[in-house]
Amino acid sequence: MEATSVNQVLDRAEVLCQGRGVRLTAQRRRVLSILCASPRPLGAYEILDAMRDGSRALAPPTVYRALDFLLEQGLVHKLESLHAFVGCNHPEHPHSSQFLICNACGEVTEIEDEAIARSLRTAARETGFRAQRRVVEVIGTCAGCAEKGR
Amino acid sequence: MEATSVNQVLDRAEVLCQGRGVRLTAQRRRVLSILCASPRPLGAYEILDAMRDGSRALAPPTVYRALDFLLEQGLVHKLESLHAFVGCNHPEHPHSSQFLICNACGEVTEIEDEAIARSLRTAARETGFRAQRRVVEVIGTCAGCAEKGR
DNA sequence: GGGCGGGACGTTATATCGTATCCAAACATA
DNA sequence: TATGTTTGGATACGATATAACGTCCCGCCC
Repeated sequence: MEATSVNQVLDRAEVLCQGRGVRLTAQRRRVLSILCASPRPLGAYEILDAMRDGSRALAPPTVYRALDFLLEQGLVHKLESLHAFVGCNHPEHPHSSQFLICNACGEVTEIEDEAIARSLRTAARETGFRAQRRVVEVIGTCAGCAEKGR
Repeated sequence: MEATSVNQVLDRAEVLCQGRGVRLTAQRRRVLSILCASPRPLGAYEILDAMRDGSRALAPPTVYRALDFLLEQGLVHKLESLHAFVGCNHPEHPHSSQFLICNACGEVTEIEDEAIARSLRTAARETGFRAQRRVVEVIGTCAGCAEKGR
């Protein structure tokens, strides 16, 4: 993501948090900005590395706490199959999206497909299951990489 | 799963592997049987504990290798959101199923919902994505636990 | 049977991911 | 300023997963 775009995301996140009465502190903002600036998902320790500031190294709990907050606020998503995190494209409304993960180039596309969401709701309802969280990750090859025969 | 049923699964797995020209060795059989006998998903280290035999403790790679094989053969599934594994209900045909995971009682239900599968295929096709693996896990409360107000 | 090759397994060590705990600093509120 | 709450720093540890290397065993061919 380009710098301008990252700033837009941060500004929107700021507005969202103010509206919700929660604090987007410097650390949280920093983690969000690192994630949004990355073209690929990042592991917690990669974020940690990116946050190190001169010689001073932060400890894992710092990053995990910030991530917990950002996850709760829907500002980032966790990719369970990668043990990694991505910034969210559209944190405005609560949503449960799906991810297409290319294992050739590493790119991850977040989609919000109503047909998938609907079929998940239907399947859950049929068994009386009350869904709280949905993990939908499709691992494979993106169009670009498939074309290049990767 | 009851003993008879576990044996049935093992026997079917044996037949499947023979048909495919791969070997369901003693270790692999052991891991599969532990998983099938468990009412809940098990972590790799839980399997490891279950495999210890008198004083002799096995090392993690032993279990992970067996799990890799069983995953490849579609005899077990990995639940990414739990870092745990379950035996497969119907390994006969290649399939990609979905999981309903109750975080109250720990029970996991494997379903094979054609509507979900279809909507995933459609979404992937629209973006030219070639799917290799699908992770679909719904975390929430099962009917029984919801009823009891958990 | 003897030799060969490849797959499976044992073992050690280590990488990677995540959390419990305790205390200090920053902040909001009055 | 006093006070309670939220946030963050630091240490230690637990949980999950893999790299690397050597050995054994099995099937195959001669």
